[in-house]
Amino acid sequence: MSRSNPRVLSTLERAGGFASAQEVYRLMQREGESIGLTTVYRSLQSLVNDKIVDVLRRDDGEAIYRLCGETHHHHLVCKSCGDTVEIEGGAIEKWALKVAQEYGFREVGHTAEIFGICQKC
Amino acid sequence: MSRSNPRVLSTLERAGGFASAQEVYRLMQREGESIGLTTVYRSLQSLVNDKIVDVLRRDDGEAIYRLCGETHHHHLVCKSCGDTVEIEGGAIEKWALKVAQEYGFREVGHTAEIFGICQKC
DNA sequence: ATGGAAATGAAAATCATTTTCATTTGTGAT
DNA sequence: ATCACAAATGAAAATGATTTTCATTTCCAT
Repeated sequence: MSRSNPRVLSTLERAGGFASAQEVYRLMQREGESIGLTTVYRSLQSLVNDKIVDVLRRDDGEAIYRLCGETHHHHLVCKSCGDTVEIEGGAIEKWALKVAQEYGFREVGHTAEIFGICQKC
Repeated sequence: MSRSNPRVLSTLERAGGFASAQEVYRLMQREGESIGLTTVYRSLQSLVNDKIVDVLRRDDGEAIYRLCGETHHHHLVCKSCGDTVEIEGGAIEKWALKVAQEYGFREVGHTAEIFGICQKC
């Protein structure tokens, strides 16, 4: 497979830690970096696999990436401006585990997002 | 503009109230209905506008539609065989509302899925 | 230096979705 | 019934993100 190109990660950081693959690519071009779109996609995927980066979806379906910390957290996302708040998910962790065990599931994971419209919008 | 083709809505209902535009289209074809993909898309959009139908996104970015007003539930999905169990989500509903209110968000919604490997696999 | 593995990127392929536009259908007035 | 016109339809083309292919380049270990 392929490892992540470090310039992709650093660009994503500089972008405020929140950008689509296309945006990262355009950003790098504008800054004179020579890189192919394919490599940007591959690097982001690899970062996601390594859990260094998180993926979300915009309303139009475009994937957006951002750095994630080591702690497993959840997001509260504004549907209108895309603003994101990291939130505590302790309650969810427990709920997910409990439900999964009830049904005899192993290797349990979960996703949870809350979305709405923030005060500013 | 355009009004929704009633056969689209009835197909979405029959699909278990959860399907992508492409799936609705294929379903209708398989059942011998004569309709164009374009019309399926237009009808679903119009149903969304009229708040008769809800849109979500699959992980791959494909939009999925479901009747709204249905009880809001969550899924426990097997990563290996794809088997799905509907689960109670009362705890999550409350959590989502509470957190969103803390940050002053309005028009709050949420998604939550639990996944793992089921007993059979 | 040399061979092979990994990384790269240009171009083509995919796939969902949207747009265009010509045709058909439905409806109301005459 | 006929005419006129608005709404609905769908085939095909356009769009845009993402993935795949594949030939080339870069890296490393020997």
